[in-house]
Amino acid sequence: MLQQTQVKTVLERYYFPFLQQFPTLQALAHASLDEVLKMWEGLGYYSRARNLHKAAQMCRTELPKSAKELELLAGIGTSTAHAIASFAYGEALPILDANVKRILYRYFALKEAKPSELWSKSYELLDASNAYDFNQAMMDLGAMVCTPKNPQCPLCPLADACQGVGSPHDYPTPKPKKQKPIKTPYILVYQHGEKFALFQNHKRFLGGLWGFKQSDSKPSKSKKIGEITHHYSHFGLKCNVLLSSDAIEHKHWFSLKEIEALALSGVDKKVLALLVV
DNA sequence: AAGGCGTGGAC
DNA sequence: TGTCCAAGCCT
Repeated sequence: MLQQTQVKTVLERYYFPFLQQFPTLQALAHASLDEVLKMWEGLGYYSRARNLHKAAQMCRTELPKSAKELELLAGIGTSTAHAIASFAYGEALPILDANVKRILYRYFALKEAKPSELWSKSYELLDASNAYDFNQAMMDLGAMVCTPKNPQCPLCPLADACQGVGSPHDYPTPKPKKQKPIKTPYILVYQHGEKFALFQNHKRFLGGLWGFKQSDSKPSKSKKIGEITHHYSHFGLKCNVLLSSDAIEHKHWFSLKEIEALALSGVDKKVLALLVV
């Protein structure tokens, strides 16, 4: 859950409800993907949920206890494997999250660096006699002192040895930001009496989540009921929402009450809000 | 090996 | 208001 997501968000809204619903690895493994995604709804990066579900099934009974084996599980890369191994099982391995990366870039005055170089520096700094505290301290330092904006160099315990002290914003060299494309499909809400047609995504994008139909072409008979704007990580959405009573051939129709049980993306949540008003 | 992959906090 | 960015991983 914490991959690319702030601790505050996870702790306040997702961690405890998820553990209550799936108290054990077995419970998670035996749950349906729909159930897992429902508990993940709104957290984003849903491949994490799909991978976590898969990882639970790969584990069978028990979580592996070495970083080497942990890394074989779906959705667990080097940093997460090292985090689990150092925090839970006492292995002397460094992590490489956004906080640590930022510290390394500044501490070693790196304009740019490949992941392998950052890992090398990370091992170089690691206090192997206490990896738990070291890793925790690095993340805390990055979160509280060596921050992206307004870093507090005068307060930093590493200031003496840091090669980037005083000019932290020089490291790394910022990458040119390319602007996100804006897509403008129509969102089509098919209504049949009290029921609505929803579709489950079968590709990687929002995979497994349910949502209303999107189409690049406008159906002849439909009524505009609103507009939706949304910003994903790699593109924007700006679309008209159309209500249609066309008798389409479709297997999955749901009442508003039944839709509550489905996992929907942020966009489809916004569409749903238009229907409830 | 860049780019895909969500959402909301913080400013 | 827009912009940056977060306990990264996968392809």
